Amino acid sequence: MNKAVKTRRSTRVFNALAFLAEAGKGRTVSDLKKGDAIFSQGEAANAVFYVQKGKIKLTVISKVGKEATIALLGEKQFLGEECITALKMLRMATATAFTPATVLRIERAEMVRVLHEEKLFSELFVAYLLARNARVQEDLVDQLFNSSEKRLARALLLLAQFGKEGAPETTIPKISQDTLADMIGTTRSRVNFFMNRFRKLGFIEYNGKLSIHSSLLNVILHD
Amino acid sequence: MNKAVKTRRSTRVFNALAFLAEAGKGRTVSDLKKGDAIFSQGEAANAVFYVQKGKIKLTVISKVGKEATIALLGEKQFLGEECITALKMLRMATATAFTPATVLRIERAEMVRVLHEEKLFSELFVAYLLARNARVQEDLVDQLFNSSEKRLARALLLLAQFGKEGAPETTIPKISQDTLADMIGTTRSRVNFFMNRFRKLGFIEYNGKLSIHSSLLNVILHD
DNA sequence: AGGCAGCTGCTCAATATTGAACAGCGCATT
DNA sequence: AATGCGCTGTTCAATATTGAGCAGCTGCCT
Repeated sequence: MNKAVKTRRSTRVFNALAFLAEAGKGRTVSDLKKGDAIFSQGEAANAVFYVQKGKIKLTVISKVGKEATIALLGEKQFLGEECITALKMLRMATATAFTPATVLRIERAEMVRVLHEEKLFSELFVAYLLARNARVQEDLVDQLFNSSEKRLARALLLLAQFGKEGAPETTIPKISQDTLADMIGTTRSRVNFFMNRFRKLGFIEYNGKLSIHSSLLNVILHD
Repeated sequence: MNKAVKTRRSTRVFNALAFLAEAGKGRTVSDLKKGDAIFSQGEAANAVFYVQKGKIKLTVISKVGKEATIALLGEKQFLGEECITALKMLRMATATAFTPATVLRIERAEMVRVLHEEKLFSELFVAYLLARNARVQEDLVDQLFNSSEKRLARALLLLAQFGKEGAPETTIPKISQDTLADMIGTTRSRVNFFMNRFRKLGFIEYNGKLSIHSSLLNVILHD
């Protein structure tokens, strides 16, 4: 586990980024248009997906038919990881393209193999899981603490920075009040009410496109 | 990466369970009594913990001083994993012993090393993260969908089965209405109101100890 | 042009939730 | 015995939230 191996390894460095960028054994790339389904709640789960481009919406339907959006996943995020653990797993959520998108489908077996054999990949994945965990936990805390007004403000701010990397996108794709309501766990009534309030206060603009002022932060920060 | 290595491995199988059961290089065991702090929100994070025995409460304090309990962790669960990713990390929550407990403290460096070098451990950890992710996500969905009445019912049912492994504990440790309120994101007012309702309907019993009837499921299942 | 679908803006009564107050109880301390 | 502490049971007015309905706008399809 030293000289020899080390040398061999230098000739065959596993490239996690390449693995996630191209199709190959057990993995296929597909282009989706807005609204295309990736998988649906209740289906058997036998593949993991990785977002190469675009945004994917994760939703859950309740027993009474209410819909909740539990995450919006962007580039370099995984979805459907739940299938890795056990063999007979069902999707707990529905994934659809929220914008045109490109995703890599990784068959369960291949995912398990790579996770098992490629240290680098497994470390990348652990880091991803930790980050995702933190994010979901923040969402939970947000729900536990904040009023729907603050949750809406937070959701908008997160959307504005969704592309990350430096300067926030002050302008936001397109998102209906219904979807916003699903994301923060309230009704369109409420979303509509606060959107108008935020606009009147100059926190957001809102003709054809939606843009977010940093002053919207006040809603969250104040008391 | 074959014969030789394979042989050596059979003489030195890494035992993840032993690693998590004993103290050793970079890891120490400590006994806690109820209420003892493990770490506090805002502190620098440089160790991961593993629950050997007992229950640990994870709480978050909001800007306005409200407290939310985001998880109750039992045996074989990790806490404080957030510190693995980046070096300068702050605790996002406070961990205290909810019952007398025994925890293993694993220094950040040692955790990273083992994660890096021991395939078995890293796989165990990935499985744990996936499970934990699923659980937090369920909590989030619960918050997004359900009324506080249903959330309380769910929290009680989960507590009753907390010890898992077959038959549910129908009797529950001891938990104040205040804590319950913190767990489901509402006020003691509400918890008290529903606790009495559940009792009157015969879903729970409630003299000195608290016990949960399976009929409490109706609260969740019914529409 | 006409119709349809999806979206926003608005209203309102019915409910759910909060936050605060007060009394009583058990228990440990002094 | 007296005190304080943490908990429960209870009340209540002030707010927040829901759910439903209705009108108007836009773009899309035929």
